[in-house]
Amino acid sequence: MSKLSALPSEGTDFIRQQIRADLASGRYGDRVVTRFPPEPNGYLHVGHATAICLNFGIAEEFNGRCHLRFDDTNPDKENEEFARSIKEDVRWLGFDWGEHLYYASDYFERMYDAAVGLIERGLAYVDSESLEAIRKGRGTVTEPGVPSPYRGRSVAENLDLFERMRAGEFSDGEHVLRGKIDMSHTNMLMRDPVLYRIRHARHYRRGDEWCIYPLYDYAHCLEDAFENVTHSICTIEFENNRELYDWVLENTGFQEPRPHQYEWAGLNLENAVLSKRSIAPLVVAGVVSGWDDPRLATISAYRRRGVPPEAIRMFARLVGVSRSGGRTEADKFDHAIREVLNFECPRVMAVLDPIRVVLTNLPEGHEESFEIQSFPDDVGREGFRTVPFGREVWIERSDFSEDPPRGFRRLVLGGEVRLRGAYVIRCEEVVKDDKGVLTELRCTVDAATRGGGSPDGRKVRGTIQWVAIDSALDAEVRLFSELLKPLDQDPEEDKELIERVNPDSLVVASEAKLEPSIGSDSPETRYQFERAGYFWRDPVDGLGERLVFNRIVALKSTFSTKSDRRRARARALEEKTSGPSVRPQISAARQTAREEDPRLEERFIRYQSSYGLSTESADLLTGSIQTALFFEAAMDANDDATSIASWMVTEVRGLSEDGDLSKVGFTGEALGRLVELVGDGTVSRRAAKDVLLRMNESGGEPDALVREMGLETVSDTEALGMIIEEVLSLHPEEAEEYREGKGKLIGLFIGEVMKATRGAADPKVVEGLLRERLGS
RNA sequence: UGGCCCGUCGUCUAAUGGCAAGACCCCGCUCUUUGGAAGCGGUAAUGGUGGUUCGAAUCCACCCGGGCCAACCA
Repeated sequence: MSKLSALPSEGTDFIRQQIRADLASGRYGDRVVTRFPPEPNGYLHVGHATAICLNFGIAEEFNGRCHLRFDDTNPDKENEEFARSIKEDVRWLGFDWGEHLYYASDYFERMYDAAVGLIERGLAYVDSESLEAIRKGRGTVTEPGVPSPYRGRSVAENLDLFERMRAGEFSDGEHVLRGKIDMSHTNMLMRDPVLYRIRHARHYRRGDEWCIYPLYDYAHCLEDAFENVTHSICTIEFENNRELYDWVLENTGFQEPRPHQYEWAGLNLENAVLSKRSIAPLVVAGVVSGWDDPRLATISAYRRRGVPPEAIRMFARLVGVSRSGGRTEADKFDHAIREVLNFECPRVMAVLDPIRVVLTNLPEGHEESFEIQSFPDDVGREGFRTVPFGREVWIERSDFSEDPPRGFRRLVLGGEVRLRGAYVIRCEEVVKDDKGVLTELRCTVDAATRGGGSPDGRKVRGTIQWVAIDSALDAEVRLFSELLKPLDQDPEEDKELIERVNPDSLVVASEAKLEPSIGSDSPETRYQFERAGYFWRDPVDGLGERLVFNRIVALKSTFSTKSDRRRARARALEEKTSGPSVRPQISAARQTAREEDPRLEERFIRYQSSYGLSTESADLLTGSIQTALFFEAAMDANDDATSIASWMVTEVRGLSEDGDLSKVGFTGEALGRLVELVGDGTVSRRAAKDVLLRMNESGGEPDALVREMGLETVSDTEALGMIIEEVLSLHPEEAEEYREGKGKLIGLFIGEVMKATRGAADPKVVEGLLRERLGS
């Protein structure tokens, strides 16, 4: 299990970094509260599983808690059975919500009250337009919406209507409650979102108590707030919803510290069929046996197939967390399963597609048995089982070849192979029926090799599994592989899922033979069938008298699948996109701003002609009047226009979120002075950036700050020389590599010296001294 | 087409202005009574162009590519 320690150290992803920062700043005290909020309208799948691992995993790591909350706000789709199976799945994955099981439907009263509050503050209104009219009024992504004619209703009227909506006076669709925000907002979700709709439907938990139901954007954030959630983690497609999330909380009285939403990309697993929409038709068509068909990517399918929950947790860790979406290869999941199972599973022998072997030099009725290790030495676990042997054994049909391909290491006519743990045998004769089909192999055992050894030291090229015929158990073994064939290259051909079904995704070996030792094991034992893969008994069809085994995952092979593995390389190699090289251009938005404001246009021209700024810099500084005025204020303190412009462009503009520099923590004059200090060598540019950040956070004058922070440039060769010696003595190997030509390492040394002086050293002087010292 | 987000080996992630790292996949070798496991080695990346800087994957700009948003779903 050395691989586990090689996993990326936990806690480096951006969400955990955020939590760490919040813990450090004391934003929520020491509280960390996450939640997993499924809607009980379907079964959980791998994507959910990774989300569960994230949320519950964070709670464990940070000593916080994770709530399981059913987001059951839509009576049309939800039911108790889904809620039950979700709880089962979360528990099976190994997580525990303790007492923190919640239902959104328990909050309906509080949500209603909060909506009344919104109406009272003029932030919500009852709209009586038709669904169609509301849709139309919302506009499009490029055109603003138009206000509803009911937008101006009085608070009293809204209150009355909303109350009557709840009382059931209206039928479905007659009215809705809408937030009053901004019908021309660039974020479509902010164009007066619908908060409540009328739905006369029976809710699986609340019955007929309610006939109005809140919508996601209104309900979800309140659920988080009611439960004092700190970090509300969802997937990237909810990113646009964050603005509304914040709006609702801020306007329903939830002040900081309140919940905040963070989005991650979620899992996209190659070839996984998981959405309810995709699975349903497959079930109807009989392509899969149900929601738990082992070829599916639902949690219940994995459970049935035999995938251990630890493997799913390990997979989640392997995949990691980021904001950039992608598609994870199925190989990675298989790897995680094997990693867990290799350690867990006792080895056993099974023959899936048997062919009879008669050992002609053993007497009729020969009986013998072997004690065989259940684990290979490298797994390091104890265990033996007794395996009977006899004159006739089954071996795998594919372990014999009359026409062996190159590199074939199994049995051939006239060749030897080792029966695992038993004897080395030699194939003397091949028996076929009248159709030419192989029916039997006649072989001889080498009595000197009992136990499988070769006392004479000869190399036996292969070892194969076997099962003695007299004591073999009959079984059905189900072999699963990708449910879907790879997507066609031609994107025009948008095939139905059902047309992509791989006819070989389920192969049934109905004549399989197993060694008898498994008869005494618990039916939930997972095994490695040697050389074949990992298996366990199918919990639905295989727990009775009849033995039915599922292959959980095949063993990795570096031989038989050689040609299959080409698919890895054959995968669509999308061309890396690289646009034509283009000179930086003037942005349309700033261009427009200048066209509308002559003060900006005038400056755009003047900055170039009088100050000699590049067109790009002049453009960036004249997008808004605040920016231009800030720049000019800096120029009052220091007339080095080019330097100030570059500081403005690369450092200062980013300091304010919305580009309004009046919100920055220092004045233009202060910037000008700081740039002057850099210009005259008082402070290095590197150190000046720290000063700038400090000024932004807590104000102050540049001169004083430079002194206070001890950042006056150090260019004294003697002082720097000592630091350099120290750095070099700490990095002797790197110094050697540098002398041998790895010139890049100069950056490391300079960086270390800069760090040692907190940025005060003059990097040019340092570089000169270093090169001199290292002889280059 | 407007807004927001995202571009690092084939794939998933690190590097938070200072040696582009790990895992999966793939290739080779060692070892092997599993063509498994393990071990050793290898191939392989910062979308492009400019700018700022002693130094840029990282900061700035533009371009290119991808995603999300116009349900009374979540």
